[in-house]
Amino acid sequence: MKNTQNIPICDECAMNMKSIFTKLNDEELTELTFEKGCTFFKRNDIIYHEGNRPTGAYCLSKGIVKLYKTGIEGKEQIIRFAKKGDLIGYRSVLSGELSCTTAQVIEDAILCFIPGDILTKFMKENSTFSMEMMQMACKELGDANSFLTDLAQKTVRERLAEVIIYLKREFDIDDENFLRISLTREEIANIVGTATESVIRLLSEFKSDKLIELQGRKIKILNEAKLKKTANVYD
Amino acid sequence: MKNTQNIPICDECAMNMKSIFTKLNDEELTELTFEKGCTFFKRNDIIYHEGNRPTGAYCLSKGIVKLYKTGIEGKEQIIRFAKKGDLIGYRSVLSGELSCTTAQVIEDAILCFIPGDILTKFMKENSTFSMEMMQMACKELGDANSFLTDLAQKTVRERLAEVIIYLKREFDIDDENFLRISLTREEIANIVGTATESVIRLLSEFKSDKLIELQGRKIKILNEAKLKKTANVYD
DNA sequence: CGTGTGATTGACGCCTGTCAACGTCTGTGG
DNA sequence: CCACAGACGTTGACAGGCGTCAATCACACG
Repeated sequence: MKNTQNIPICDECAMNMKSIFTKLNDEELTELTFEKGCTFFKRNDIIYHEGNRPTGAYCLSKGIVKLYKTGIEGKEQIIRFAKKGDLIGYRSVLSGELSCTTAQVIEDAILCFIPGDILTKFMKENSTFSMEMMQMACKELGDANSFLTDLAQKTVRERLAEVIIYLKREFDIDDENFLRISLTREEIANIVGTATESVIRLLSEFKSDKLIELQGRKIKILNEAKLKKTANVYD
Repeated sequence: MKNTQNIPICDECAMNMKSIFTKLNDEELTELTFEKGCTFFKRNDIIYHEGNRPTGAYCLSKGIVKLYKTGIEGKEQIIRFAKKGDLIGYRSVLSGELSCTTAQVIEDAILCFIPGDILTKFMKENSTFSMEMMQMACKELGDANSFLTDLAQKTVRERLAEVIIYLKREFDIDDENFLRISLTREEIANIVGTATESVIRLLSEFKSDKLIELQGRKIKILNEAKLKKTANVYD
């Protein structure tokens, strides 16, 4: 971690319009700025481990983080991603349980650590903030329920197509239609809930079908409509 | 619904020691008692529908309810169950979204309806209550994440064994070791995320292996240790 | 240039979903 | 009281999706 010089004077957690901390008042923001600690993390760095007792949550001011559970024989199942403005690790802090996931950096990130007691304090003293936190948790719960149903009912092919669409929605595409997130085949498999080889085979099928184009880890979406069709999603 | 006479003077929502409403103060309890409405529901009655805008949540004072999402071609995926003391439907009320599940009665139930604005009001005015609600949501989220990982990584056989263990933990067994919940084969399949026929075949395999005993819909656990082993759970 | 990680491809087979037929039980109506 | 319908449970046949194993290739890094 030599890149210490890259750490910004991190007001972003609080100032970033997308973050939950916009619900705090000035006094609380000052306190947050005082209490929080910013750290730079490189790809593959682990932010916290499943099974450990958490001491606080983290707000992502830059980069991408994956949250995963470790299942049978160490195989990881990616639960969700976090990007700029997202809060991670709050679940275990608030429920008083051990961390149920591991958080690992996918794309170099800057994270602000927020001590658990500060978070709890804000929740107790600022009802607008606590309602917002509640909404965040409830939305996440809704997402988990949908994901769960897909895993139980859809084929690997459908889920892979759906994941590609999800990645576009979540991380957007660049001006060449390439997804703005770079994942290994194994990581994709760990979202979809399948074997790496299956992902590889299906991706090249999608390529043959002109749904996508591949350049190493970069995925370009060629035909989103058809992709949605093979994913069985209609919105 | 002729059993109207069975509806109790329902103070249980508030008084039941297991319910979240124990965190309310006397004044709030009085208000809750005034605002809530109790209703009796029979097996198969639908409490609320996925996709509808919810007007409030329900506290279960008796019976069993299943919450499920409807997936491809109408196949239902059971997300979780609710029993005495549990609160359902709060997610969508608080997140401001449409209901993400359908709630249907499995075992004759009495439910207290709590208008959404009362729930919100309590959350805003009583921080102990709101923290408790938050904890509930966070725990549910943790459960969903575990379930999700199992669906992605375990075989149908493992998941079925795990579901039986879960049902024991959640609903307990009677003095003859029979699960205190009665489900159709199809419902079990809709928890496990598989076909009804697969459940039937695997259940009779478990029976041959002396793990369980079957009497119609009743399931008796004979060897929990071995069941846990085939479920791949170690706690 | 060796080493290691990730990507790819092929072979193989089993788990599991689907379809179809049949048995069982319950409630209803003639 | 019997016949019937309908829901649920069971069993068998069958195919194919997908996981596993192994070999090979591509590429980056020290």
